[in-house]
Amino acid sequence: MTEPSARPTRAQQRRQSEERILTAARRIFAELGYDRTTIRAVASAAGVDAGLVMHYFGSKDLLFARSTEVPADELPGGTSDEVAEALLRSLGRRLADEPTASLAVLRSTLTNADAADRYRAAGAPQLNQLTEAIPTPDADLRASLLSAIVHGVIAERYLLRLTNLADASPEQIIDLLRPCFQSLATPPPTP
Amino acid sequence: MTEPSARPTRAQQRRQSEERILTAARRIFAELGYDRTTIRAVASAAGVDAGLVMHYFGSKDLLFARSTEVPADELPGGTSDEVAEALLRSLGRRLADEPTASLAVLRSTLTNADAADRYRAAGAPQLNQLTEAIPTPDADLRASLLSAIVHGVIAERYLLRLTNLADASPEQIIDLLRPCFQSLATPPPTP
DNA sequence: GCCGTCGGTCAACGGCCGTAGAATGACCAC
DNA sequence: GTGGTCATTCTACGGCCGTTGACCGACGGC
Repeated sequence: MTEPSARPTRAQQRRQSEERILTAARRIFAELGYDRTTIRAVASAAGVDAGLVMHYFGSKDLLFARSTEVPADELPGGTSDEVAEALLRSLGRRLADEPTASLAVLRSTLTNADAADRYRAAGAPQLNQLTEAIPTPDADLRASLLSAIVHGVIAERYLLRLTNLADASPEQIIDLLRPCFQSLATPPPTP
Repeated sequence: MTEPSARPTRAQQRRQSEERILTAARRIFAELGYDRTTIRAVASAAGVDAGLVMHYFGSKDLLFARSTEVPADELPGGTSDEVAEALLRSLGRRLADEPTASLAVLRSTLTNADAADRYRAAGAPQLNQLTEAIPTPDADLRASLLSAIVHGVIAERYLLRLTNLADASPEQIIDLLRPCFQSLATPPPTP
């Protein structure tokens, strides 16, 4: 009698609603940024009442925090060349999918101080890994520049929508960027 | 008798007030972005009433547009190497001064569609110049990537405030970026 | 010297937003 | 079956914001 799709249990229903709200929130935060996004709009997009969003997530800030939790993209260690290549692949991946979640973070990071803090914290491990793989005294600066390039390309493609960048294929982009990344990741040839 | 600083004429006073408002607006837009900036805050920072801001600029949008008018940084033509070097110098300059105006644009570009349009339009000539100097079929994409890197570095330094990047000297940054820029600006060596 | 012009202020309105809290009604443990 | 739990909604409040229009008072052309 208990058909699998018969009627969801209460817990299931709650999880379902939370998920719908989070999905809607991610989309709208990504489109509009933190400030222009309203709880009412998120609730309406999720087909629920604004009060429910408050009930589940406590506040707009907390909803935003939950919406923009990003599982850090693991970067395997290795030589500087390998890490550069891994970073390129990671960029390629982020250019290939529709980066809704990533966009919400990026867009809001630039207007919301808390978001910036969380983003910095979330990116720190990856940045450290990068730093450790680069065998120069200025490794930390080099790693930061690599990170800046990655973010710059993503921002320019999806936020500014520079047409050349928005239309190019991920492969083309990472191929052009490869020498760039290598020059930053590997020490200058000292003959 | 007409001491130069005796009493400003009416036109002078108006220009002075407009300038104070614009200066305050640029600073606050840069700090807070478009949405979080209120006309009242700008007016208060400029020592005038909010109504006056409306009176002079018509609306918040128009005030923003006037605040973020940026004289395009002229990029001299030349060989791809020369243009790459010129772009590096331009970046160095933007890293050296406190880039209030530039920041207001950048920060707001990422949340305000109109600002993005204007920014794209304002950057187009520079981008074209860059494209024409690069002697490859994919020159436009290369130029866009260069632009993305410039913006990425500025954003990461001033918006995200990645400490490594925020503390580094402009010279150090552009030295590290030089091979990067060259690899994008010049065609791959085809032996 | 008079009066229109104009820089500047003030108070107010309508709207939207985040948030709180009461109300409702279906589910589930006992 | 009964009572409580819980998902969900409804209504409302207080605040801030962009914008308006009336108002004031000093300047400057005539």
